[in-house]
Amino acid sequence: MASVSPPPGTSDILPCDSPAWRWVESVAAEVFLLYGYGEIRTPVLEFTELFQRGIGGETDIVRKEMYTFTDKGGRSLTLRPEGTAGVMRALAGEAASGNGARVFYLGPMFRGERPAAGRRRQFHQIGVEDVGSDSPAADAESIAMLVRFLDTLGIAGYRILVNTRGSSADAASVSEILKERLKPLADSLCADCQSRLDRNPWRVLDCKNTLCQAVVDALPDITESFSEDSRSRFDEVKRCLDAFGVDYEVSPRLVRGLDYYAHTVFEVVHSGLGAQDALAGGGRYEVPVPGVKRPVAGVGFALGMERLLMVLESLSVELPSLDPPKVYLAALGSDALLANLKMAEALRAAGVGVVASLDARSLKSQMRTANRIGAEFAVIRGGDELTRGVVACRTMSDSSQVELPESDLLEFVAGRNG
RNA sequence: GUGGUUGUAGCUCAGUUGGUUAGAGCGCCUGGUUGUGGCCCAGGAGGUCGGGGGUUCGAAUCCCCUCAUCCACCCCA
Repeated sequence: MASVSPPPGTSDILPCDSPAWRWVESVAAEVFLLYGYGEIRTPVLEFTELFQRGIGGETDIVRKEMYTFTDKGGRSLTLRPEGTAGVMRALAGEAASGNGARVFYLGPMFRGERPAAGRRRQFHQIGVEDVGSDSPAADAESIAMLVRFLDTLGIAGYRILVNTRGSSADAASVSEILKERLKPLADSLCADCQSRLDRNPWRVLDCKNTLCQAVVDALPDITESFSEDSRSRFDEVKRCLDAFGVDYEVSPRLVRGLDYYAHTVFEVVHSGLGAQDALAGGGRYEVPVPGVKRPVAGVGFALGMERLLMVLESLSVELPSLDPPKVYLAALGSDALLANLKMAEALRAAGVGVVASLDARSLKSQMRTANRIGAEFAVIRGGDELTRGVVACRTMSDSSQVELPESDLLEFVAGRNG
């Protein structure tokens, strides 16, 4: 049993599941194209330094969740734990050129966490990045696009949480202010938060511990400490969201766990998910890329495929399934089987899906197979048909059966509802 | 990393206070039709009871270890 299981936190996507994946991915590509986004594919493997610098050395992801190894050239490589850093590396040139870029990506990400509902070690994200525009409207448009995507999929019941972290310049000073305000109250904070206090005081804000929340709630509004520019920028983002018709909630507690965020941060949560209720998350960022002078700035979000599919399932949204082959070819005797192989190729060349029996078992078992795989037609050929150059074509749904020349079969099966 | 849950046939699961040869449903195969699916009937194949160790006359059942699973903490998608 254990030998047939993949490593912990990974799983197989089987043929019965992949049509739903393809559907979600194709809807994503269609919706994002409406906003001028093209697909980018970056390596799953990057230099470790990219993530250490990009995501931030004090984040949980970098501190304890990365799959890192040394390759034969002595380089430290890491399986990407998120998509933005790699995309920023790839787009650093575009950003520097001043032209900007709008891209989306999809693929596996890796984090060494303990698996739970909606959390895997290999999971899949769909993400988008708008690099090169620093307009507040870009932040809002990103959220609007996410909303359109979710709505197109038929997802209902989600909430959009929005907040600001202030400019990156604000971050340091506000961080100090938070420290000052929290230090005297450290005794009332949970153990995790006490250690976070020095390392990353922001994270205290979104601690789920009720004691910590009480402490945080009693604190003065932190946005008051932001610069005037940062505050008016956030006001502008909200005005744009209104213009886009996006229904959002401002959530002062939302800070997110990656260091590269500045200004707008947002999250989409859904109750159909369990303890991990974040369906998507993102915001405006400034990502330091090794070898590049200035951080690459942009706005974007990432969304969890597995969680998306969980929500779709919880909402009973109808998902596509694998299309069965149209025709099943049954053979009696080795000569008929050979003739079927040739006929199968002719039908496929004409675009008709065919499964041909590859060994001449009893007709009964071949018919059972035709039924099980959901073929629309079962075509039967035995020695008798073979000598007369005909086949018996059975329409499975109504059990009607006709005998017709082999040359007429394509027209017969293709003629019915194309 | 911490805590709990579960692990028996391909799948979903029964299995009594430890007691002969470990069961069911679904699926699969064969037959009931000289060459005809679904429904029905009969038969059949398929199991190191996750793995290792221990207790015992005897372990799927009790104990320890280990691996895996799911869930929660944590973190985030």
